[in-house]
Order: sequence, then structure tokens, then C-alpha cells
Amino acid sequence: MLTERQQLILRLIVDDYIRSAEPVGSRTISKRMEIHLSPATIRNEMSDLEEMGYLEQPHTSAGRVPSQKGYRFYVDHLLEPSDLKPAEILKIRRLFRERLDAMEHVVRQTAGILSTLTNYTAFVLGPMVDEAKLRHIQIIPLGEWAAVAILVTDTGHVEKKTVILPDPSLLAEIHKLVDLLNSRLIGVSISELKERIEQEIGKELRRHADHYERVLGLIDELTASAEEQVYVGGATKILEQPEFRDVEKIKPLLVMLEDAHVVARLAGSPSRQGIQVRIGDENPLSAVRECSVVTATYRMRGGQVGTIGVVGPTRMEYGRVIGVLQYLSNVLTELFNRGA
Amino acid sequence: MLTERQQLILRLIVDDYIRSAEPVGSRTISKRMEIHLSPATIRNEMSDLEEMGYLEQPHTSAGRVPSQKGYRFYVDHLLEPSDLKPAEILKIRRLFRERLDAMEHVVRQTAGILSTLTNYTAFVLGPMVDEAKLRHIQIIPLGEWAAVAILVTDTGHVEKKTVILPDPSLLAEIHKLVDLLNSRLIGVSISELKERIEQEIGKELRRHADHYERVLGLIDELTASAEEQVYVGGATKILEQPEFRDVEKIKPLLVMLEDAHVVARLAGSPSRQGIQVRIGDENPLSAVRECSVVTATYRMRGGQVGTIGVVGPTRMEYGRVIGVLQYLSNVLTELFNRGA
DNA sequence: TTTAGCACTCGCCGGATGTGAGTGCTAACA
DNA sequence: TGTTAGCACTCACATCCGGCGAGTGCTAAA
Repeated sequence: MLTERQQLILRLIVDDYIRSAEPVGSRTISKRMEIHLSPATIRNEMSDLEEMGYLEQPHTSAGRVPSQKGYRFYVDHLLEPSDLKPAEILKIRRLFRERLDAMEHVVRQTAGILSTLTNYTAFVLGPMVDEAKLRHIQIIPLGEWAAVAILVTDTGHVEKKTVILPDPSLLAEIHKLVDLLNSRLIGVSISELKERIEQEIGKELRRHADHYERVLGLIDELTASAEEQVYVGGATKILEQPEFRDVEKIKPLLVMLEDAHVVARLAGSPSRQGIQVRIGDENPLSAVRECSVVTATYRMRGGQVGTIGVVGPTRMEYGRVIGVLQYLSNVLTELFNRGA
Repeated sequence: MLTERQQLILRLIVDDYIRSAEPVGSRTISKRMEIHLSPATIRNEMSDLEEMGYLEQPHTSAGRVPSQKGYRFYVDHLLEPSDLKPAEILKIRRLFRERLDAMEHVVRQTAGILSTLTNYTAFVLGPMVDEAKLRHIQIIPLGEWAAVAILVTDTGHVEKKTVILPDPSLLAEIHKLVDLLNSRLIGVSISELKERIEQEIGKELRRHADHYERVLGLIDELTASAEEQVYVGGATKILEQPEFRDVEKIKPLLVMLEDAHVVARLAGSPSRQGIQVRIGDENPLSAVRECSVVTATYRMRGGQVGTIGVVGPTRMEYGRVIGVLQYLSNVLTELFNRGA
């Protein structure tokens, strides 16, 4: 569809606009070493590119700006993912090697690292606990009337919940139930937990009939609250972007970033693995209609578990971002499959 | 120092400016029911108040704006803490009564509640785990080479840490050590934990000499990571304030709110109980030099444990904020001393 | 002591004007 | 046929100017 030369020009325009955030004129492109054409020729090509929808003009006598379609073409055909500098690789390696902390800590600091590496707002989802397997479940009394229930998965994830007991004397019986759960359900994945309780040991549990419901409800709550883990890093990075110099533009974005549930939806369908780039309108959330969201997935023991991603203006350094995401998601996958 | 009339005028000016965010003129004050003086008279008084440093003029022909000293006087002498509306009280009660969740959940959602009630950015610190007492400590193996260490306090707080074992065979011995800790150290406060280990069971522990250091280090890390809990709610509320319409003004504030450690320093000396109001420069952090920070403390079983607070422009609804903080901190104190 | 009157200040708004970057078009050139 | 030079045209942006209005400070009268 596009001639070789048009592609070159489009690439130069996008590259320049990504750097400068200002409409690119024909003269600017003409001065580039890669090309030896007069501004007039460039103008003709630009005019064609605009007609085809790859470029836009903010107003009649301004330069051209890439359209969403332009960015899309750039990402799909023209972009070269940039490798990380050795210094950066070293920095990442060192940060992660330092100590294999609780998985949550790794995940949390990943958001920060991703943000400083890309200079955009970063988010980290997961790892989804659903596919993790039950390792241990326990009730620890706090006093006569309260206890804390703890659930540990084989991935090192710990979920806790404080419960109020209707009657202190129940504690002993609940303990028995929990012991039973422990002896039967170790190794069952969290998502199957409720089902398996019902299937396998429902009968036995029902002997202690009145507590059955209670325990089941507790397990339910424990697994439910384990669902979403969301960390955001460098939320203030958007403030640096010239297209968000206006407070009114920033507000919906920051409001979105405050709500973990909404951020979780940024990831899109978690079924698709690898790098995903969503430019402007391609994104389902209205708050990021003027942004691009780039995500990558990382895996844990085979099953897919989580997403890391970056939010920035459509005028984003796609090459760099994709490079960083690719590298970091690999590091994470590697990390989670090495330990434990 | 200030006549009755000057105090009245100062109060009216501050009240009006808090509402409108615009310099207050003599005519505006003169029209108030509470006073029956001509604008000229008001002007004279205003002039005096300015000379004494309670008011400021943005420019020659604008109205007056309260100075920091003016706000300080207002807060100390003129302000009437407003009570919450019954509807709001009901709302709070319902939110907290719903279920006594893990303490962390309560604390986290408090930040959100506080923010929606005041319309300013809110933060919640603590509860400081230091004074909580050890309830249970445990090692749960994840595989051959890894395990997760869990520490539970009597307040229902759960601290966890994943550890890599140098040698799978150590697990049994570590288990023994942990059992020992459990039998001896239940009820010891977290802050004393390390000391007590040293004192009371150091000798016994040292029999398993090579693990002693390891276990001690682990305990150390567990307690260290438990130190600071910081939650911020409604960070985007500052964007609503007209004095922060400029991105450059917002940036340092939001950057500060991103860093939990810095937010923790907003609370100031935790020794002073009750409501504290810090106006502009009175605050140690430069990021909030143009803000006011109002904090309150809540207690848990006698010992002081945490702080809740609000960050907003110096032009803050002090009366309302103080009322809400007072009420909420009481609810929290009550809540934490009821359950468990 | 309070108030009316009045000149004065100064931020803000709207319109006019000039500048410069960049375009589109046409015609000439290779 | 593709490329280029030339030129008129457009339009955002900055600057300047004048008028408006809110608000002050001062003076003199009540």
C-alpha cells in the first residue's frame, strides 16, 4: 500500500514527533541524512499520507502529526525494538538478585523499576492466585472471640482474614475442620478449592453441620480477596508529558490509576500472551483514549499469571518501551520459575 | 492584641476566602449580616490587620487574603469545629460495622472514607506494629528449597516473608527453633522481640549454633518490614483545588504522595496526641509548604498506634476537617479496642 | 469614630496588528 | 514522470493598546 519512500517518511515523522511533541514540517524531514529530497517533494508525500489517514494536521498551516492509524502502522511495520543498555541490564539484574523476597515485594518493586526505565507510568498485575495451589491453611486465635485465618499457596502468597467468632467454644471444632482441610486439600488450586471441598469432603464436613457454612464462607472470602493484586508505579510521570500540561486532561487518568480495579482492566484480555500495544481508541477504557497502553505477560510454573504494562501518551517511545517490557517480563518469568 | 471587631472581621474574611478562593474585598464583608459597618471602616480595619500580618494583598488593588499568621489565629481562636451531619455519621458507622475485617483492610478503607468526607487528600498511618504482641510464628515449607515465614500479632496483623533455604535438610531443625520461639515468646511485643530472644533463649538457640544467626536475621527482617504502613486516599482531590490548577504546583505534591516513607513524615512527632494543625511553613516537608496538614491519632489497647490525616491547601475548611478527624479517630480507637 | 466621596491602581478582557512557520499550488526543470 | 523552486496564503502566537471594574487609600465631613 505504502511505497518504500512513504514508509521512510512516515517513520521519520513519527520518530521526530515522539522526540519533540511538536508538529513536524516538510523542511525538518528534508534535512535528514537518510533522505535527499526537497521540502516540496516531502510535502507532496505528506499530503498523500494525510489523505490515506496516516497523518493529521492540527491546523492548516502547521506541520503534520501522526494519526492513530499512523502510529499503528509504525508499531506494526516500522518500529525497531531497542535493546537495553548494558548498564540498565546490570541495574535490573542487581535489583532482582539482591534477594528473593516475598513474591509480593518483587511484584511491587517491579512497578517502580518499569516506570523509571521507561519514564512512563507503569503497572503490574498479578500474579493471579487462582492457579496457585493450596499449601497450608490455618486458624490462629487472637483472643477468646477473634481469630485470624491464614491461607498459604505454593507460590509463597499469603492471604489472611480476621474473623469474629460467635462463640469462643467453637474454636476447637473449627480447628478440627481446618485440620481436615489441610490433610485433604493440599495441592489443590485455589480456583478449584470451593468445588473440591464440596465434592470430596462435603460429607465429612457436614457432620459438623452448623460450622460447615461458616467455614465455606471463610474460604470463599479468603480466595476472593486474593483475586486482584495491582501495583502502580510512577503515576506522576504523566505530568511530565507536554500533552498533559492541562490539569483537566490529567485528572481522569490519575483518578483511574487510583482505582486498582480499573487499572486491572487496562491489561485487556489476559489470554493473549506476549507484547500487546493498544493505541488510543483501541483501548476499551475511556480514560486512556488519548493514551497508549503497552503490556507484556509473565508466567509462573507454566500457567500464565500476570501482566506488566506501561501507560503513556500515544506519542510514546514504542521501541524502547517494548524492549524494556520484553526484557523485564522475561526476567520475572525466569525469577519465578527459579526459586521455590 | 486584636479587638473583638478585628477578630470578627478576620473570621469573616477567612470564612469567605475558604469558600471562594478569591481575595475578599471590604464591600463583601460590609454586606454581611453579622456586621453593620461601611466598606470604608472595614478598609481601615483591614489595613490594620494587614499591618499586623494577619492579611495579605496579592496586588495593590485586589482584596485581602489571609496570611499564614491569619490562618493560625483563625484555627487557634476563631474556629468552631463543625459536627458531622447525622447522615454522614450513619454512613461511617455502617461502613465500619459491616464487618470487622483484617485490621489492614479497615485502615486502608479509612483513607478513602476520610478523603470522601473532607474532599481533601487523606492518609492513614499505622497502626504501628511495634507495640503489638507476638501471637504466633511459623515456617511453612513451599518446596524443598523455599519456605515462607509467618508472624502473627495479637492485633491480627500478619507479616510474611519468603526465604530460600541453603539446604533442604535444615528445615527440620529450623522447625524446632521456631517451636521453641513459639513456646517462649508469645505475648512479647514486637519491638522487644529481638532483645528477648537474645536474653532468654539465646543460650538454647545457640546450641543449634549455625542457624541461630539465620533465624535471628529472619525475625529481624520480619519485624523491620512491619514498621510502616501507609495508605493514601483521594490523591486526586488536590486537582480540584483552584490554587493547584497549575501542573507544576501539583507535581511535587503527587510525587510526595507516591512515596510512602515521605507521607509517613507528614504526621510529625507521633508523641503529641489529639488534633494537630500544621499550616504552610510550619510543616517540615517542603512539598507541602503551600498546604496545611491536619492530623489526629488513634489508639489501640492503651498504647498509641497510628495517625490519620488530611492534606489540603492552606485555604482549608479547618472546622469541618477537624470535626471529621476527631470523629473518625474516635471510631477507629473504639473499633480496635472492641474486637479481639 | 464612622462614613461618603473621589482619585488611583492594577488585573483582566477584547480587538488590532505583526511575525513566522508551514502549507498548497503552479510552473519550470531533468 | 518525478522533482524542485517560487510564491501566495493560512493560521497560531505574541505583543500592544484601551477600556472596564473591583478594590484600595486618603481626605474631609458628619
